[in-house]
This record gives sequence, structure tokens and C-alpha cells, in this order.
Amino acid sequence: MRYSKEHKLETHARIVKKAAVRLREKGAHGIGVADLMKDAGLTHGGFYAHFDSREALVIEAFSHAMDRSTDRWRQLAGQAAPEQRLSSIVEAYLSPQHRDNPGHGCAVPALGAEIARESAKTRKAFAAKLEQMIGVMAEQFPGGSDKATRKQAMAALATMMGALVLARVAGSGEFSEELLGAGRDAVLERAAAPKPVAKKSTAKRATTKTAAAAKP
Amino acid sequence: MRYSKEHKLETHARIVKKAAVRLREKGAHGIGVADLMKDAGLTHGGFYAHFDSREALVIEAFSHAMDRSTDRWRQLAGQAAPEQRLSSIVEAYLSPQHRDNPGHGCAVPALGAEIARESAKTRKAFAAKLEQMIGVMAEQFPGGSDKATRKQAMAALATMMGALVLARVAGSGEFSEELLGAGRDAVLERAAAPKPVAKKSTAKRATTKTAAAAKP
DNA sequence: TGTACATCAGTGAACGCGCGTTCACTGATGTAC
DNA sequence: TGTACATCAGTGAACGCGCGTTCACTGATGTAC
Repeated sequence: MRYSKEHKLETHARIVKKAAVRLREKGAHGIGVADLMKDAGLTHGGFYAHFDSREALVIEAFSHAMDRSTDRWRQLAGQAAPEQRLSSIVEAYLSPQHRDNPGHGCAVPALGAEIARESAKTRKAFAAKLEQMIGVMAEQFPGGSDKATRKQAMAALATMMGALVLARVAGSGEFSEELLGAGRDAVLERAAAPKPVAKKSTAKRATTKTAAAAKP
Repeated sequence: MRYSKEHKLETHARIVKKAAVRLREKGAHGIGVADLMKDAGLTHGGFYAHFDSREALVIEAFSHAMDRSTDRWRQLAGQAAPEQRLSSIVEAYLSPQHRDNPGHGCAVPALGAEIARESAKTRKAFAAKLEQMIGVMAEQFPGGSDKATRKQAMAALATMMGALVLARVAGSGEFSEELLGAGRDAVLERAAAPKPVAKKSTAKRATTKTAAAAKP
């Protein structure tokens, strides 16, 4: 059954798309080649007509998932009024829907730790997508794309991704909701707060009674 | 070779301790029973005299690692002057040393996403340890252990854990250092800032246009 | 005290199983004439 | 236009391998007498 060029590209894309879902659901090592191909409506033998190795698919699927996330964020921001852009992303990200649907959610909380153990080459590909995400997030902060804003965007992403992992571990009860809420509020309150001065540390300023009890 | 009771307990503890290191390094599915036993100076056949299954060891090792982390945080806080307790923990956590040494570091960035996919029973055990961590962190914040402080502690942990995962993905270059720094500053600046408590107190004072519009 | 027996942590071979990968083959469709 | 051949995405059996787990066995030491 010889197919047209487009046909192969379509099949390839279908495998990647389905794998991106299943890998986020089951982990980078949680599902086999045969099952991934079955998901795409194929048998496992054809796999190597499309990919050099299982790892190559993981990288492609991961990149695909990351791109979809940034697309989604841009879309959410584009639909919101300017002052609600950040919150529209944060609230969607730290929602029970996202927590309970890792297969269609952000790849970092689902696969980040596993990717961190992969080869430098794989991590590089991942890091490039992470830069994209930081860029999109930085655009949602008021006040230009200077270094301080980039830093804010990094911290916001770290908080969002960390909170989502914790919320998933906690399951779906009150504790989990608490973790989601704590992440949401931290990111949004921090974005709303006046910007700290770039170089000088502000760490000392608010501690009152505890500071008074300090011993040298 | 019949051994005394203590001997078996010691051996058991040694297996758990070594496994806790290797599992954080390699992931919850990244190393086999035979290698884990070898690390403890034993052969794989004896494994089931100590554990019902591989999963049982993973849970024990994970709990062990979490306890060691909270111990370590208490120790760091105890050695620091009161106003530096939080920063001593945060700076140790978001350091290149911690980033580059997952085997002896916090288990959440190393294994959290994988644990999130395990059985409810496993996640429960994990969540209990997470509660411990939140408690220890909350103690380091100025101003009692009320609900707002607990929330701050949750957000701080989310930021720390998220930033560490991202820094590990980024490897060890400038990008990675940037991520660590962004996480450190976000946690410490937020702890130093006036509390934006939702229920009662001085929450809104510092906010500007974005905060006013942030609520849905 | 000395001796015979029981115990059981640890050994190492073996098990079944699922995995990633390979390979000979198929057959619908593109291409050459 | 019709016909013969070439292509190659996809099939399904088979491969070697490593895994978690089982099991008969070992032998140093605790215990009973």
C-alpha cells in the first residue's frame, strides 16, 4: 500500500500527537512502543519507518506538547482584557481541570523530572521550549520585557509547575485545592505587587518581632 | 547464617537508605531490584525477606528521603539567626549543589511527578510527608502558624520545587543559574513583603491596577 | 558445659513476561513505457 | 490509454534482553536439653 507523501506526514503527526497525550498521562517510561502505535491505529512493526528510536518519539512528543501549551497560553491571553491576561493563564493552569487531565496539560509537571535525567541533547531541546514558555509568560506581565520581568516570569512558572505537581500528588481533596489556591494567589499577588529593586535585597524589611529577637 | 534481630533491621535500613539515594538519582522506575540490592552489598534473591514488593521499597525509600529533608531544614533553621532561617533553607535548596546532587536532595523534584501517577495509597503516604514539609516551612515564616502562613509555606515550596526541576532540565549553565536565582528571590521577597491576607488585614495596600482587575 | 537441632537472612539459578528492535513479507498505488 | 514494474508504509512473527519475582538450598548462630 504505497501512500502519498502527505499520508506519511499525517501518520507521523498522528503518532506524535497521540503519544504526547499518553506519555504525559503515563510518564516517559510508562508506556511501550506497541501501545503507542496501537493508539495511533497502527501495529508496532511500523514504528521504525517513522522514528529512529523510542527516545526520538519521546523528544518529538514532548516538543509538540510544549508548543501546544504556549499556543494555548497565547490564546488565553489574546481572549482576555489586558489586565486579566496573566490571571487567565494562571487560573487555567492551577485549576482542578488541569490537575485532573495531565494528558492534555503542561508537559513540565508531567515529565520534567524524567527529562532532567535524560541526555544533554534531550534536555537542550526541552530547555529551548522552556525559553519559549518564559517568553510568553513575560509578555503577560505589565511593564515591558526587561530582565526583571523575565525573572518574574521564571518564578511564576516555577510556582505554577511546582504547585501543580504537589496538587496532583495530593489527589483531589481539600489539601489539593489548598495547594492550587496557594499557587494561584502567590503568582497573582506577586505580579500585582510593586517591583522589588533590581540589585539590592529586600529580604530584611518586613521582619519585625522575630528580627528583634535575633542574636548575633 | 542466622543473625540477630538487630542485624536484620540494620540490613533493612541500609537497603532503604541506599535505595533512597539511587531512586532519586535514577527515578522511581530507573533502577532495578538487583542493582538496588547490590548497592547494599547483597544479592537480589534476599530482597523479599525485607520487602513485599519493589513498590513497597520505593514507598519506604521515599518516606525516608522526605524525613531526611525535613530534618535537614530544621537543622538549617536551628543554626541560623531567626531572621535568616527562611533564607538559609531557601538558599540551600535553590543552590547549584542541590541541583547537581539529586540523590541526596529533596525527593519531590526528583520523584514527585512519578508518585503522582501511583496508587492512591502511595500518594497518601507521600502527601503526609508533604504536610510535614509545609509545617516546617511555615515555622520559618514570621508571624505564627495561621492559615495565611500555611498558604505562604505551600507557595514557597511550590516555587522552590518547581524552580529546582526547571534548573535541572536547564543543566548547569547561565540559564540554570537564572532559574535558581529567580526562585530564590521570589520566595524571599514574597516572605519579606507585607502580607496580602485575604481574610483580614492590610492586603490591598500595595497593589496597583493589575491587582484590582485580577479577580474574576 | 557440651552437643544436637532449629532457624532464617542471604545466595544464586531459574521462571515468565513485556519490552525495544529487527526483518521478511504484503499489496495498493505511483511511475515508466 | 493500458500494462508491467517499482516503491515503501504498514504487518506480524520473532529476536535478545532485562526485569520482578520465586524457590530450593546454605550455613552460622541461637536455643533446648
